[in-house]
Amino acid sequence: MAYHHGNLRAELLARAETVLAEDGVGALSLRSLARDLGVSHAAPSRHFADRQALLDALAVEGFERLGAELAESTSGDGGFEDRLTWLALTYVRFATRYPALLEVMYACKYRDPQDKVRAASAACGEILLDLFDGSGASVADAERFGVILLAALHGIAALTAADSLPPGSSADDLAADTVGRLLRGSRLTG
Amino acid sequence: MAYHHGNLRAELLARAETVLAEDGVGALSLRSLARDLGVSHAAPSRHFADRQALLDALAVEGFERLGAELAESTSGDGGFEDRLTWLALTYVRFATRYPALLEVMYACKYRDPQDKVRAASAACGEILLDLFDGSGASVADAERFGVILLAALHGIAALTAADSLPPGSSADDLAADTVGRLLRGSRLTG
DNA sequence: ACCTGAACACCGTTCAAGT
DNA sequence: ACCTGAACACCGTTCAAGT
Repeated sequence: MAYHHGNLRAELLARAETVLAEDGVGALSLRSLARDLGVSHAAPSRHFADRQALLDALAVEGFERLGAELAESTSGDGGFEDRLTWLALTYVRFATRYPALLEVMYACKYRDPQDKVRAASAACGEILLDLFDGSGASVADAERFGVILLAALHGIAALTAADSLPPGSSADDLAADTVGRLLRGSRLTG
Repeated sequence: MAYHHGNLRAELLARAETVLAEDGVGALSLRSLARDLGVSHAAPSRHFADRQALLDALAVEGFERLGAELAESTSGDGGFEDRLTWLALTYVRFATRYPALLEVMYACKYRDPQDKVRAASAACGEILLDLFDGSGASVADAERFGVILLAALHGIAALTAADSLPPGSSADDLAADTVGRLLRGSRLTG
């Protein structure tokens, strides 16, 4: 059989994301992806050293997409709190839309700090910090607030993705509410 | 070879927790557990229908242990905020101590609401709600605050377990800080 | 009731060999 | 440079058979 692809890597990633969304991480295997693409089971190894490398690439893609959505959501005009709220909603909706992808993105344990996934994740954090420019808050206050808000949003996102929120609670409401309470409780621009 | 165990189930769980703590979820296999315990590879199936059933049992154990620690941490005297803070610290420290177990506990996607894992998880939530007795807050306010706080703590715990907090941030400080800000921002006992 | 042993279908990973 | 095919060691799961 002739060579099948010039862009096997991209096709593997695309197919992997579909499988991930439809059947979860557990259903992702290099062999089945190769089968789906009509390629030998060993072909993926040329593009991904191992299964983890594929998951890492998916995580990077995920952070890049999340970052793009966050950047867009905060690009409009509006007050500081409004922009924070938009960012929060965007984050939480991403988790609703791609729960399995979010899981892969944050299953990045014991990775060295130089990692690509970590860098992609940090870029998302930067977008939040940028919102504080001209807010009147000191850099230290902004960074502290940023970590706390990010952790809180991640909690809502993770519980949403795991379908572990009490019935009747909307992730959107929770996110906006959390932003409001943290803001009021932080005396940021005092 | 004679029968090896009368309590194979308990030994499997114990060994599984060790493996989980040392090498992560990925290293957990029914076959290797059986090997470690000197039992045939099919023996575990008598006690756990499949691999997921073992993970579920670990998750239930985890929630029970967490619940016991939370209950103990809030049993002392002290003001409302102090007790909330102790609960928060206990939660977050659990995540530091058993990161892989926490991951298993919250990897409970797409489970029916009757599930044992969900029940064990809900019991932990109850402990938080009990703290509001006599706090002056309405039940609705308490439940809302409880969900928000739990999500925020879970976020800190998850990022801690994934080692994804910015360097220099202590999970303890973050948890206590979050409790304070949420409390101040919530006008609970107004 | 509880465990064994063989069997089946699936993995990840490696590597010589093809084009 | 990129892919194939065979090979190896590992899985989960099932099931007849043993005690």
